[in-house]
Amino acid sequence: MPELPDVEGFRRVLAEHTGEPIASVSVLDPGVLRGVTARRLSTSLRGHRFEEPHRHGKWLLAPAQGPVVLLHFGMTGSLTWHPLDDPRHRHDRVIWALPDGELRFRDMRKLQGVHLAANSKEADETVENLGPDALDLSRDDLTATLGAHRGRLKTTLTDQTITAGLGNLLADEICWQAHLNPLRPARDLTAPEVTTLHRAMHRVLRDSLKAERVPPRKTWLTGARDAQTPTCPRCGTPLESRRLSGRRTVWCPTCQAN
DNA sequence: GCTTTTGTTTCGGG
DNA sequence: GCCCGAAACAAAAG
Repeated sequence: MPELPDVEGFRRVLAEHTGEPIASVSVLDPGVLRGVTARRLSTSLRGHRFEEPHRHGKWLLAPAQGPVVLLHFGMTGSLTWHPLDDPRHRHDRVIWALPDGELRFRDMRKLQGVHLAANSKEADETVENLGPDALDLSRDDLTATLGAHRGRLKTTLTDQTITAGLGNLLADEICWQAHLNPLRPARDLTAPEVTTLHRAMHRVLRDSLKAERVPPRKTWLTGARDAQTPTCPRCGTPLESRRLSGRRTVWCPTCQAN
């Protein structure tokens, strides 16, 4: 699930548990470790306290008095808080035990995982290829960014090096709310269309942040796309669907003719 | 067996 | 260099 709003939710979980010493780090499945051994993860963090966490796009950066934990949740990851005696889930991969409970990185598919940077400079290097966070993207940024790319609108929106945080569901939802066809060349959008797109992006992000997910509302594309016979919540037209670079892309051929 | 899945990276082709 | 699709990573559901 994790796109920008989901990761923001995980950031809030972590933010509620800063300041307490890390009693232990348990790596239940080293298959999620990226560029760090279980031993180094543990020795670097034990006794340290998590500080205010930061999110950039789909990355969660958790400084811990020097070292920085970087989490990427792939398609199935999560970070949740549990009482110390909570039974383990089969997909719990790494557990940070604090005095009054534990933080768990749970991830079925292990497509991404847990990184450790020695300091904030090294952490920044890990995410330096990302574009600006989608929440920080001004309309002028968006105009410049779209104008510079010949590719399709949706592909451009989901390219993390262009802007960070938008995934498959968000991109489709934003295009739908903006009445724009996701297959259009990005650079062909007119100025008013970019304005509409920018407004739709912020509206979708704001509502999704509240829900800590892209809410599957009946009035949204996201709430309609998984029906057996999906129809547009606005006009009732059967939704169009195809694969775009391996991602399922859904749009309304009537509302999003252009 | 097969296909599908809300992410990212790499590779080959145009 | 840009853009695209396919494959790979991995696990589960239908």
